[in-house]
Amino acid sequence: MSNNDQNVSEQQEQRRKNLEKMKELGVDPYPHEFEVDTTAREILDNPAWVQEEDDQEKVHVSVAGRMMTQRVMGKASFFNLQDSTGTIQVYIRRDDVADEELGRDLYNKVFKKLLDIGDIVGIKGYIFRTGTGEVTIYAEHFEVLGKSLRPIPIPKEVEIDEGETKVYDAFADKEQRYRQRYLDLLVNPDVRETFKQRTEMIQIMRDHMNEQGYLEVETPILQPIYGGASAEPFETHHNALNMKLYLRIANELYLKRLIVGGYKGVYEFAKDFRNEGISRFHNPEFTQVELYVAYKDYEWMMEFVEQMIENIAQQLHGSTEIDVGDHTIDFSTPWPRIPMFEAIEDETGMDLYGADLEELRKAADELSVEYEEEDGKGKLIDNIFEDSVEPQLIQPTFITDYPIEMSPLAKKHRSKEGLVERFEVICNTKEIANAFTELNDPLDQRERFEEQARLRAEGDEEAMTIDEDFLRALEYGMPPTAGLGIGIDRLAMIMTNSPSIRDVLFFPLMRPE
RNA sequence: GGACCGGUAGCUCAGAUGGCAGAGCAACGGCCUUUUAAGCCGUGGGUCGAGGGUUCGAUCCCCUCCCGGUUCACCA
Repeated sequence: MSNNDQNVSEQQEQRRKNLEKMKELGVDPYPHEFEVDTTAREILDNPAWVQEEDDQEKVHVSVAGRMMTQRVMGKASFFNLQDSTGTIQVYIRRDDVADEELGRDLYNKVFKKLLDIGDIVGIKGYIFRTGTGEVTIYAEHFEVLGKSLRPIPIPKEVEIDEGETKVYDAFADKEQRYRQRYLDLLVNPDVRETFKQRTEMIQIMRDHMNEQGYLEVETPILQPIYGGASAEPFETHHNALNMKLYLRIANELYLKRLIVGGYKGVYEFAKDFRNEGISRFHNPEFTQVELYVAYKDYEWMMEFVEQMIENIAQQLHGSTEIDVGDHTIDFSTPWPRIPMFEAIEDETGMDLYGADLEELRKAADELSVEYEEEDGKGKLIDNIFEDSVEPQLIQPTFITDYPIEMSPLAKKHRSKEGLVERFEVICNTKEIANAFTELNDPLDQRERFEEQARLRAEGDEEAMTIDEDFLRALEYGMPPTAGLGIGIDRLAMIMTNSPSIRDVLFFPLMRPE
């Protein structure tokens, strides 16, 4: 879009004219800086600053932000100034802001005529209280800091009862909110709060892991061999090396190499990419934190993760109980631990531990669980579990001890035949964490990879490929290790009571406009 | 990819067996020195998501397409 763009609305045209007129008056609509010394929040939080009596000393402040409403009453006006912390009312009078260059024109023309809602302004003045009791800045100096050329949506919040507010004309169209997140953030304060909480959540986790002495690391996003999960990758190409590369679907195999390298614990908040469907719970790029700790097992990891997440709830909401949708979720530890086959038996009455393929198909048929002809035992069990157990699990629950077929990177269970030492945390009917005692036996790992390769040859496009360098690393020796992955977006959805993953991603993937 | 719902002014939304397209806020011109969804008087603003079809006439009915939401399938 250029200045010559013919598709400007009447209101955009008006704003461009106002911009020109400002320049003609010698007002710079885009100055280089403004000295801010106070925020709206600070003013509202400091009642002592308010000049209540005429003989009281004035507290002078310098604030900047966007003008969101304007109430002009002839020679004086009120407007609301929104900064990063909130909204403060400003009272501005013609004769009190008149300056040497423009005199009364600063108010009569610049403020009253040429300033538009959404413009960014700077105010210097003192704090007083209006007749109706609202803490307000009495402007003694006013200047334009950034002209806005497009009308912004203007939700109006009205207080109905004590604390009860009603919002009129909210900027509500989800498509526009996702496409123009800057507007969404600007006019919907709860959106700013949601993303702030997401960041705080990540910070709490980072602190929690740093306190244990684990090292935050970075590993490749562009990978010649993708691995660590079962998923379709995005493909790309490196020109200079003339080489096919994949955007990572997980960073597991790299982090385990670092454990081989001798660190006691490593973690990474990693953007992963999966070339699969988009839904309320899936975005093609999403964030996981993965953590690997040497000399620990999955039992230890269960305690670690439940404490970390309880801690998040506590710090974010001051309580271990959080309202999510229609439910109240209680993160107080310890969380129940239910072996997968027990969970299935509890819900279906069927004991499928040790069942062969035929028996599993029969069970799936009885439960009306769909499956494909080529699905193996692992897939069948997974489907049965997802259909019968997951929808029942609202409170955070550890599901433990998964079939070996669905866990090619997990260590065999120390006592249960055919299972691995793995757990998932299910919360609000969704998986939010996945962990296992890591497979560190290089010969076993090679067999598992080869089994994956067989599945792949049979047409399973999500089966893993053999990573020879990873095997070589294991052959040098990896200590017993516990590994964990947490879906950051999914957890953020729960912690912020957001119904869609798009509500916790600033810029969810959208088709081009 | 399937099903269902939606797209009308800058924002939120009405609307009509198919007959000049509406409201509130926003904008524009006036009045107003403690207002607060400020108020009062006046004015302008629309390719009714896009393209075809039916019709004297389509924003409305039919078809195709685009974009979004929810949901199912796949996945985390």
